[in-house]
Amino acid sequence: MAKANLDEFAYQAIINLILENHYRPGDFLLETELAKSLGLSRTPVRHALGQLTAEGFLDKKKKKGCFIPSPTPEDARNVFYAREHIEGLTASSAARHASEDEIRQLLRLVEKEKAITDPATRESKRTYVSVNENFHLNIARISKNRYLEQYCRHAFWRSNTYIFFFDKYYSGKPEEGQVTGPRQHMEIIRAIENRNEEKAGNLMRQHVRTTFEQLFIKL
Amino acid sequence: MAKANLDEFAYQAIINLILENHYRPGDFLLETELAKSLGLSRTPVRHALGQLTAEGFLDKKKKKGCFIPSPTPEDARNVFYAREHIEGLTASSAARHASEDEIRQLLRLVEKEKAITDPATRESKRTYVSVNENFHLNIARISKNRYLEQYCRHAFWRSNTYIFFFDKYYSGKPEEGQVTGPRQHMEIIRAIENRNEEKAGNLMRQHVRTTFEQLFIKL
DNA sequence: GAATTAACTTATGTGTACATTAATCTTAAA
DNA sequence: TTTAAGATTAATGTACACATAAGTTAATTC
Repeated sequence: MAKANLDEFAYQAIINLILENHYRPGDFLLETELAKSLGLSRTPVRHALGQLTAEGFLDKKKKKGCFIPSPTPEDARNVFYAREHIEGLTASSAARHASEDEIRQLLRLVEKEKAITDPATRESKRTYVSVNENFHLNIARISKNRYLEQYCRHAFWRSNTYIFFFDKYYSGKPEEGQVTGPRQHMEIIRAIENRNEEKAGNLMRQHVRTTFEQLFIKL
Repeated sequence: MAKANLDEFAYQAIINLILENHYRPGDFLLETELAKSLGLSRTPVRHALGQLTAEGFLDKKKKKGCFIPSPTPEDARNVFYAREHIEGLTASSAARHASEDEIRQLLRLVEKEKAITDPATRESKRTYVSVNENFHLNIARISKNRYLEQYCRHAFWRSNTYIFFFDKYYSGKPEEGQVTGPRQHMEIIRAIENRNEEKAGNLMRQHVRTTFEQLFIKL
């Protein structure tokens, strides 16, 4: 990872640590420790932690530090509820604003997804996660509404911490999402292509709800 | 203003400066300058600016600083579109979760609003703005969904910069909002009281749209 | 031995000096 | 006069030292 801006570097590094499940809920992220392990001073680390807290990825106790918020079923329902409806809006807006080229980009993503043959390997998991992120955040971008995009990005990442937390990543079992995902993704793109705002919104809402339900069969 | 946490102090102070129209679009908020005028070092100011930028209230140019984003009609449409739909969701959720006590609180707010006799005075403007903020953010809180609340708070404040920007604050003319506001507010509370989620959502969406339209008759 | 208080430890909070770089101004050549 | 290279400036970027307070351990009292 490049170190052009130490602030950004620290931000990305910390986000990665979080998403890689390096911390447990309630763990404090110590400025000093992170600074040492990332090879920088406390200043940029502190800045990055501030950002992450402002964005709601971390909680904070005054004079004590930033810590990983504890996941609860209720909180999960709240994120996914918010995400479901906001992504519904981004999909509708995307149907209104998408250019030919942007639609082609989306299609290319789903092609990549379909190309996965053995869904159980670590590599294909990684591809799936990356494609999925790009799919959702691209649609948010295509909505051409920076506010919806911002909220969507936030809800997406936040909900992803749950996905990683409960994921059978290490169990080797393929996720349902990897089977239903590409089909639903494709349907959404078709609706966007047809400029069917309502359908795009509905399909997206349903898609997010599916993700949530597959995840929380376990609860 | 108390100075328990210099970070928070700086944050609030800067937000106030922005909302009081102290800057023009495109203006840079200089760390050094703010630090001097607020009587603190650059550190907390820098932190606060970072937060505000992370939250999307300010834009940033690397190695150049944070600046007030330029308001455009399109951007205004985007904020209000986002706000309309997100507040629709908070209102629905509020109808599902509001306690008796929380509803009483909302009613008290509208009472204050109705008690304004001469809407043209500066004092009553201030009251109106404060009550309005409390009304919307309280409903967001009552939704009991921290994500919706966060996004709602953001969209609300961001849209408020437009309200302040285009406001006839200094023209002395009373706003339409001060006439239609209390009535619409009351209708929303009634829907919440009756646990009518759909109606609460619809009324809120309509209310926000009204605000937008009254504001942008001028465009 | 339990409970309260005092000292200590460790992490964040804050200020400040210095480094770096984007933008501007100056100067010299065409 | 125009243009381009170089110097200047004024801001952010970064590191670090010291202040402060939360949490913990040790000591003292009953």
